[in-house]
Amino acid sequence: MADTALSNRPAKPATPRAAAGTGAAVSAKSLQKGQQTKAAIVEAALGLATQIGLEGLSIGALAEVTQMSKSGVFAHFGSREELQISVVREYHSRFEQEVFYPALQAPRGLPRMRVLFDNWMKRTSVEIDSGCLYISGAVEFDDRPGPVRDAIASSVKTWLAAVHRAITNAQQEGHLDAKANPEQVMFEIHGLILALHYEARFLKTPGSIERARQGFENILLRYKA
Amino acid sequence: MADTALSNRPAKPATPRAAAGTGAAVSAKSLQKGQQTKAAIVEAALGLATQIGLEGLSIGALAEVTQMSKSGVFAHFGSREELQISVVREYHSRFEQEVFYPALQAPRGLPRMRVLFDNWMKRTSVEIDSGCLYISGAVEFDDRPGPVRDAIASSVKTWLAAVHRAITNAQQEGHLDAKANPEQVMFEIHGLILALHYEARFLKTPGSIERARQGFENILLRYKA
DNA sequence: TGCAAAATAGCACGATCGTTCTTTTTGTTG
DNA sequence: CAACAAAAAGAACGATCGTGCTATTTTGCA
Repeated sequence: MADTALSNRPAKPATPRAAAGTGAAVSAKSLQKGQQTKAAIVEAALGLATQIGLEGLSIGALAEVTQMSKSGVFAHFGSREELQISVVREYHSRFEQEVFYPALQAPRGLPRMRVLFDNWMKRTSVEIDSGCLYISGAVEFDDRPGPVRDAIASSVKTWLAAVHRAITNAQQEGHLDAKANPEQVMFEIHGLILALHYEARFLKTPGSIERARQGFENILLRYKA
Repeated sequence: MADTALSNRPAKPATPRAAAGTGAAVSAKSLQKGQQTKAAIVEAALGLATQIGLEGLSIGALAEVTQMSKSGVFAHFGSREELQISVVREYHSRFEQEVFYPALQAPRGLPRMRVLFDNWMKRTSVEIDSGCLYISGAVEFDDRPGPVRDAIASSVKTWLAAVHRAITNAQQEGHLDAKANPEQVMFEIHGLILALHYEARFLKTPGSIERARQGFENILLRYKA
């Protein structure tokens, strides 16, 4: 996987109508009405799902929020499962935009790794209020096979692979001990994020953010070249 | 809180019939029929709840598993919420028995801290298959106030307080750096457990257990006196 | 052994769920 | 403007949920 590619989402096929006929590419702005409202539904669904979970997401509640009829909402997805997958994809896309891409501006190696963790933490801080789909989704689908589980797992793995690359890059640049096990480093970093989420969101322990930051510094100290 | 007391559960009032009349203490073995089946129901409910979550736990499914009628099950609790709380209490009690009490045999300080973590990890390893109520419960109830959330949070806090005591004890015994922040140590240890659960149960990453163990050793190394 | 009480079953209720089918409204294009 | 397709609404379905009521069975004790 290229260093700059986090996304694992296949390119969406062009809308049927745009693909046929004119041959002119559809302007990004002139979305069909349907696509527009579908996007609005997914946006609302994402808001609901992060708060009450993908399982708690119901079409009835979603219809109420979007001021539409149940069947109007339903028609855009064909099944609840497809709706859930759309939500996961949207979450993945935002995570990418917010956490991953900005970090590419930083120089390879330790600096980029720092920015990556910093963005991750910032996002997690926001999610202390809103909830994190990668965490709630993992719990809800950890022994429920199917396409929704696959979508979540694939997104998370893609992201963790990006973190892994950042670590090995830091080793190659001589910023981190080359003998360190990248999986071990990643595991410990992941733990900090999970502990931050758990203690801040559920237990409401004050100072959790500072503790995660300190934990990250401790890890760097230990694995410094 | 005494060093040897983990439980925060108030003593259960004696059964009405036993309390009245005879004055003779009820033998622990001769439970009323009702208490007996209630215990069996809670046991089955615990099994269901750890797998599909406290929210997914339904009285209908529980009745099917226990070969009882819905109303027969229901009557023992009076509400679904009360059933959920009973499950949380049962989980707390088992956690206590399995993780906390055995560790008291080890000498105060670092040795006891090691056993504590080791037992915790062993339990988490088992829960890679069965699920952990403290983790799934946190996700399900993180922004849903009420008695169920309170029961979970109180149990978790009690346990984390026990870990905290073990850390400060290790400092007092001169096994750990007295200048270390116990909350910071606990946070990092908690993260290891959460990462173990996430990566092993959801992502099925091999070697997670060894990584958690290694992470613990790294923490000890850093904070050693 | 009989009797009160406890335990369990049976049944029905309103609500909500995802989904299907049909109809109406809206938007686009020739 | 007319014709057609897309989008949205409406209504109904079977299923499951928690819970309340009323029988019936089982239990424990005098």
